[in-house]
Amino acid sequence: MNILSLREKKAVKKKEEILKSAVEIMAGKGYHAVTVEEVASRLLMTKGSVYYYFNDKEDLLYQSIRMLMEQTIDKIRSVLEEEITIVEKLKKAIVQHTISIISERSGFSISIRLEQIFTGRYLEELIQLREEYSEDFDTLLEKGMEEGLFISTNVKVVRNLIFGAMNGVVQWYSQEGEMDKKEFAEMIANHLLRLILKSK
Amino acid sequence: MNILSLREKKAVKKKEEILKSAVEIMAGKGYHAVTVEEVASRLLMTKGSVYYYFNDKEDLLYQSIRMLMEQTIDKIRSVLEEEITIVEKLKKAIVQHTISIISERSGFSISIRLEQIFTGRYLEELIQLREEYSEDFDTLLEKGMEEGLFISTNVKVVRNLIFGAMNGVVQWYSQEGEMDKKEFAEMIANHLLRLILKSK
Amino acid sequence: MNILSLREKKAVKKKEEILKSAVEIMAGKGYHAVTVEEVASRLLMTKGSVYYYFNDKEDLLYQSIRMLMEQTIDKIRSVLEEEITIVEKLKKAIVQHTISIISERSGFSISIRLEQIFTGRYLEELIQLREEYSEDFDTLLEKGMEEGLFISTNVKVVRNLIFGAMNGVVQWYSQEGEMDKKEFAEMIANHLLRLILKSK
Amino acid sequence: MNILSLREKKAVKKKEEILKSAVEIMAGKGYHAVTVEEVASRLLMTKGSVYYYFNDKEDLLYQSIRMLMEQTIDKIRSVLEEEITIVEKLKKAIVQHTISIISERSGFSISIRLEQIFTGRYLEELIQLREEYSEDFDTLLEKGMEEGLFISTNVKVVRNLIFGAMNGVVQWYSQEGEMDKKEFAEMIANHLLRLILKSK
DNA sequence: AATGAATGAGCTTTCATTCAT
DNA sequence: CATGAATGAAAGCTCATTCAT
Repeated sequence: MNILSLREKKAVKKKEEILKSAVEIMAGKGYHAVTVEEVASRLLMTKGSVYYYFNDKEDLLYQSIRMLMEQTIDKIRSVLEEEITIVEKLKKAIVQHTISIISERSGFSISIRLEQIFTGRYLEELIQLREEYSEDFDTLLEKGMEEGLFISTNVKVVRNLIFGAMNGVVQWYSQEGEMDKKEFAEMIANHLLRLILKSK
Repeated sequence: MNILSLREKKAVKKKEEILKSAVEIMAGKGYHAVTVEEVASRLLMTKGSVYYYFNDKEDLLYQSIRMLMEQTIDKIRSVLEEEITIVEKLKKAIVQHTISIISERSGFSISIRLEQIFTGRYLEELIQLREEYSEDFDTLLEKGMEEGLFISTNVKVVRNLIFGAMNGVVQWYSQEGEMDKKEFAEMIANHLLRLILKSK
Repeated sequence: MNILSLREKKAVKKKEEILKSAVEIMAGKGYHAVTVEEVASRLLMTKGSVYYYFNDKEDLLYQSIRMLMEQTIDKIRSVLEEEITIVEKLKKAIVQHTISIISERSGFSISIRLEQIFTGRYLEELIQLREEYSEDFDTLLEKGMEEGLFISTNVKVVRNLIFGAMNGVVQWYSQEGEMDKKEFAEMIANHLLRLILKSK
Repeated sequence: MNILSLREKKAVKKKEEILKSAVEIMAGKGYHAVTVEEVASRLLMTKGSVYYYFNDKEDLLYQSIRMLMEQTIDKIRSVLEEEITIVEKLKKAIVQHTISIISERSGFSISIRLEQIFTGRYLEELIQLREEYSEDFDTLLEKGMEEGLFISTNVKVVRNLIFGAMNGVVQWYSQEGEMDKKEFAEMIANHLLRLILKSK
């Protein structure tokens, strides 16, 4: 498996570079500021080359977002598999997500208004991915409720509130004097756990 | 003061209509989908006319956002002046903000990445306004802490988490089966209060 | 009826100028050589202006072809209404069509592979128009057969052969030493009538 | 002569495949729809390879058209060499040409506006070829006139009318319910002979 | 021989902005 | 005041062509 010729490896690498270039611009100036021209010129390429690797701009943005989402999902999944308590899992998940948001700014990919950017199959697949991610969280919340650790309530509402609060972080983190990311994320997690933890 | 000739009154009214038209489009299709052409055509005007009332597109958007922000600020301020407990004030503020978001969708104006859209003086003034709004909330939170009703913590962090959670609502409210707005907003408020209320 | 303001008249005129510009290029270099840029620059306009009058390039070409087709149809219809014999009508129709082809080169609009250029509604309407034109000819041929003037045969086949021969003229007329157009067209008609006239 | 090494033979074969691929696309979607990319991909090649065999796109198209023209000329020449009457030769030539058009669609190569596509030497040579083909027809017509079988008239005019009618067939044949090609072509020939045959 | 990769010119289209009337 | 008209800058995309390997 994964037998790629040198050429293919190079091509994969190039694609990734392009995706990263696009992500950087998105993170800095927003999706609508992304032009194929700029994505290319950051890599000292020309527009034409980008079109060699991607069908069109929507495809490029789609794959960018997809990459970010998958990275975040992977991290959260590995947290879920650790042998720790539900509460710790939830906390770690929030910390992880928050770190993703403030470091790679991938958080926006979860909170984005996908419908305003994508169409057709692209849209469907990203929505699907977002839902998978949500379900991972929901499962965790449900378990906590069953075990009597969390308050009994509407899972989706709580999950969405937590998501909203986390994703919002991207907008104000930098103002907070660049506190250590890990530390910052843990503080956030501690706060957000109050939304769901049963108070003694 | 406030003595406007008939002509001036008409002009003011026209401006407001244009602003509303712009806001509608923003709410529906998002920020970047706003074109001067569409703003005008919704009012059976032509593009040229819009430029009679506004210097340029940035000006138009600036004033739109400003109007939304001011409306929301006004509502929150009148809540703050009511003769009710701090906790009730906070709850009412959250309810009010949430309703604004899901009905007029003005919430986006608070959560928007202003820096990605505005420049120069426009940007400064909107940031200023956003801060005023934040301070109103902060004052409330501080009072609650002083009175021992709220947990003692970093006010800005909690305020930003609450803002994030509230603003995120715009993205998932409609899926919730169109529950009554007031009722929905109160549910949200009850959840979010847990972030700050001391548990007995 | 037909009450147009001065402005509207000007606009109509402008549209016509643009259509003519497009037709000229088509006639000279073929459809695919038509660029919006060139259509505009021939009128000392900019591309942008053309898009003020037409939705897109397909719309521009559609209206160009349509205009040509309608002009040709009109001429043939007035021939059909004249009080002359069937044979004379057919001859005049052929003459007229031939003259159209070699002078305004509108002939190509009939013979063009519409499917290779147009799509959707545009395509449908032009095909419809082409069929109307064909029917006018067919009716004439049928009458002639009924009256025993023409040989009895498949109308569509004969009509299509005549069309093909006439439309082909555009490709070789200029080589013929610029004979007088009318005279030339009559010669063509005399030849083509042999296809259908009963020989004594 | 004609001593080609295995390598050379392979190269010739490859070239022919590429030419056929180009012709197929032309026949199906028209001239301007031919892209080097598609020509190559139909043969599971890459664009680069095509450029190994042809100088540039014009060269590729030139050789494609040339091949079609030569094939058609060959067929007509063998008809001319048969030991049959002039009238039968003309009829057979028309049948043959018509069949070529509707089966291989090579007809377009004769009727195409070469000047809109080719330049320089390419253009000259194709025009030359087209003229050779025309002369074969013209010789036949002249002989028929000399023998008193055909009406006395301008040979070129008649030849061009016949060409136009035949070439036009490509546009409407398919609508005719897919009549047998041979039968169809003979019907066409019988009609077109009326253009030139002396009526008794 | 063949190909993957890159390029650049050219085209269509959108849209904020201006301005004479 | 309002509008029709025009403009030009930017963006997306296609494709013939080149070239190192």
